[in-house]
Amino acid sequence: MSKKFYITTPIYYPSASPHLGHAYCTTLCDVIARGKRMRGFDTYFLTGTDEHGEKIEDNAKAKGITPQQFVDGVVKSFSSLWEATKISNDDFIRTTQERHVKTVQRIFSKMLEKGDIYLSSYTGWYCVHEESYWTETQVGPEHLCPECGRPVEKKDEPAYFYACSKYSDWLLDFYAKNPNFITPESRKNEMINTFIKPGLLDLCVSRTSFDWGIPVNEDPKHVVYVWLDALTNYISALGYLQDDDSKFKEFWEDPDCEIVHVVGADITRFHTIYWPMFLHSLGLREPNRVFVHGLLMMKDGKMSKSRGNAISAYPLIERYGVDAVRYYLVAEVPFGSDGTFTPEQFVMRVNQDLANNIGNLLNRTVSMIIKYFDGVIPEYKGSVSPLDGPLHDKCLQTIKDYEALSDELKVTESYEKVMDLVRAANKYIEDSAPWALAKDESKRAELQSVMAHLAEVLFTSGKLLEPIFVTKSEKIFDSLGMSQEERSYENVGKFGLLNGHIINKQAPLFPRLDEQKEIEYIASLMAAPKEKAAA
RNA sequence: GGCUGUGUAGCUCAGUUGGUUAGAGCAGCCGGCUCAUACCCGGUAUGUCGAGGGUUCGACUCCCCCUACAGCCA
Repeated sequence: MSKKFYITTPIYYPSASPHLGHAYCTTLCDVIARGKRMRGFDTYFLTGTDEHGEKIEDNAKAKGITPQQFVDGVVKSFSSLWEATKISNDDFIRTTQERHVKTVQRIFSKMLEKGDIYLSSYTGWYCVHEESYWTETQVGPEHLCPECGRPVEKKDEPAYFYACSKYSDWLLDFYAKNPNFITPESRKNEMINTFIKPGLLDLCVSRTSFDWGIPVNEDPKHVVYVWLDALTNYISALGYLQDDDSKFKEFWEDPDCEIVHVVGADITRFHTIYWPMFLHSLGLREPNRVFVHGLLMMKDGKMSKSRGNAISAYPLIERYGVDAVRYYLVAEVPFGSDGTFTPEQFVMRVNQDLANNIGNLLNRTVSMIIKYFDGVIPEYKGSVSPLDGPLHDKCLQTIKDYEALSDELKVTESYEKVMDLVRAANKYIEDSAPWALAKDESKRAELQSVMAHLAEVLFTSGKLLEPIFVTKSEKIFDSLGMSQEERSYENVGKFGLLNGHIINKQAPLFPRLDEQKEIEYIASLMAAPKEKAAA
């Protein structure tokens, strides 16, 4: 029986079209999912959109269309971005889908019945102009709307609440028993110190002040308010409380399935406090891990449409290819911390890691095999020269490290290991100096061994990089003359696999970029939206 | 204001439980090679390890205080 793995992205709020920041998070998840799948894990990868709420209702009204029409439009821009970035999600959940609506309503009923949800009233500072509530701290001592600056008034409306307080001890105990539940750990301290220790407030889970939401069956003037709706996507997509819940049985109920939610810092609280509680209420298992990823920032701060500093993924993909963009996202920002997008770093990454390192290794190896052995990869005969053994060992060690780091979700580090191997191979060429061996007929066996080793390392590197290189890894395997069956992950590290293969010379894997020119080009992409915003 | 975290070479960062000359990548400089996408390889400089105090035979690593920055505060 193969091991199971379920990974989710946050469900995105389609109030505006997505940018490179959205692509960052989803791409990282995709790389993890593809990596697990490649290694034989029974993997399920979910992404989706969170389509309810007042803001969507307002945006639709402003455009003179229905909320459903509005989200249908924006969601298309998300799914086409996922197509362009080659996201391999197994499903796409939309909270407006019938399957999700039903599950949420049934969950609400269950919790109501159990007494975990109760009717009370929501009190807050209400701004009539913005039609929204603010908290005491948000309105400040002057009691002014933080959005429009108008005076707010204290108002209440009937609302259902989820009784968090009764589970806060359970939650602390859960954290203690599952020390890796929240990554990075500093986020856990934040949650404990700011919310749990001072006493958890019950969570408002319904509203009557707007309509664009899932109606509460028992009390239809209420719609389910944000988190009970949104978080549920992770199980509604699997069929929880639906006719066909086979996926749910497979990827949620099976205790051997590892479940990982990747989230942004802004929604940590909901995923690490309320979500485990909701599940506990329903008598369901909790996820293994909530991974809080960092942000891809711009020089002037957070990337966002409204700030006018967001950069689109499309022109980058079109000009540099999807592999380069994916590689940049994985390599540049260590998964879990923030990073800054700059044209200089983008071009540098592509040139150094892709063109000079792996691309050039392939190119020079292919050329030498053609030149010295008429394009046939020589037979692998173990360690012929003293330089061979260390490269062979490094290759095997890299596979081990790669797998271990991947399983810890140290994505950036795991691929850095592969790049280290590629660097080692380049050094190995330098040290063994095949051009010198070629001039000495008595060194023929050594020369053969060098080529055999390089070919094997190229296959292994290409394979390990395949979750990122959705098109280029195939090119590497093509160059090595490999059949489809030979490209399986099981062959990674199996020296001798490529004996006698016929090499195919191809165009450079990643063309080297003209630094100045490309930096200027990318900078022009970054400037464009700002001008638009100013106009 | 409260809580948490960070501050190490020009840049991005590693530094396990305190222990010999503080590391990597990139940029810089010098040199080598030619199979290769002017690539690749080797060598090399620079650091009061944010400031100050303390514990210790010995602290980047522990304690105190100060400072700058960041995150969170429903």
